[in-house]
Amino acid sequence: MRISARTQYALGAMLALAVADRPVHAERIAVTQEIPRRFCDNILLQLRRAGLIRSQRGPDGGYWLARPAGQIALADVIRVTEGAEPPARPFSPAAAPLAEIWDRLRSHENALLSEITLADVIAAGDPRSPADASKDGGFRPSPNGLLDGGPRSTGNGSAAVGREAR
Amino acid sequence: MRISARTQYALGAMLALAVADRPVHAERIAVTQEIPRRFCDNILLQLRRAGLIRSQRGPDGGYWLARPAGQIALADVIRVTEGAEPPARPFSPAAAPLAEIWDRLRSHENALLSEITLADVIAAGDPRSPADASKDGGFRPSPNGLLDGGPRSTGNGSAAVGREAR
DNA sequence: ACCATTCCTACTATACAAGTAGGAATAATA
DNA sequence: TATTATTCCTACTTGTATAGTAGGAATGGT
Repeated sequence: MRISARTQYALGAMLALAVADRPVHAERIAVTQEIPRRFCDNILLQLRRAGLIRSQRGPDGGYWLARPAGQIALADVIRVTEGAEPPARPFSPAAAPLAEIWDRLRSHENALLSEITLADVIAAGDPRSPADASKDGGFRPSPNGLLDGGPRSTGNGSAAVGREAR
Repeated sequence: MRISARTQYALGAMLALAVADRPVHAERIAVTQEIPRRFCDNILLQLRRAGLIRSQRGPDGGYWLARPAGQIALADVIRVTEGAEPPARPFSPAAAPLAEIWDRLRSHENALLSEITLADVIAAGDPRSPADASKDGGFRPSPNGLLDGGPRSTGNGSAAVGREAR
């Protein structure tokens, strides 16, 4: 499970947008998430091109989520920043059964990251409210019980300002 | 789940040793596993230093497993070739809950790779015998059923020639 | 003595990750 | 319309890890 700095930053930025109730400047994201300023620009641009966030230029511009936080899975973000993985090198006959093992690991990882949404992560970090996270299949912090199955939570992530932009 | 060429090669080499019933030359391993010759040397050396295999120099020398194939988990091999992972970069407050998710992914991955032994992989690839793999918690190929729990298989991996070497 | 093999250190080449630079486009405001 | 704050875009630099190579020393069988 490789997590690049870029991906870590992108997730932080998305979470920052998810908790805000109005457009946020790149500057602010960079500071609060401790992302190098220009690199932050760079990442936000990539996220916008992928359709995960929207933006507005000029003074009073900023970024916001394209969809409610409850409808954006961690996997959605990670896929963008990590890009497509290079084709696996061919297996020798003796090592062929390993292919299936790698597949299973990838599947599990993918299933988990596709279940957990930005809203789930925020709920897990919020001192109040995490009690009812079990109801919607959300992610609960320490007292174990991750991914007990259940449908993806669909709550609006608090960041849905009515505003039209590209 | 990153798998470097080095790790893939190392696993192939270990499997090649696991199916052999006597010492195998680096040359032979390189050919059958399609590993660049000198690189193969390099990797075998690392595996020996880690105590996973033993060796003998000179004509009629070669390499063999230090322990039965049923007592060498994939994780044992991977740990050697991948080395220790670099310390994770600090999390911003908003992204803190992610730490636990990464932990769980790593744990699951580790648990799985620690359960599956070289002998299990060989059994999975072998046309005959994979039927009874379920008894010893082993890894079964396609007809699903991975990691049903159960203790690590302990069968001798067919490669235990009595021979003393460093 | 000869030869095949393992053993060891160090080196190179390439790719990718992380981050930077310079400025163009856009939009609010005065 | 000028100013200014912001996003937008391409391209560059730099560091680090991966993949693989080179040259030869040590060992052991015949």
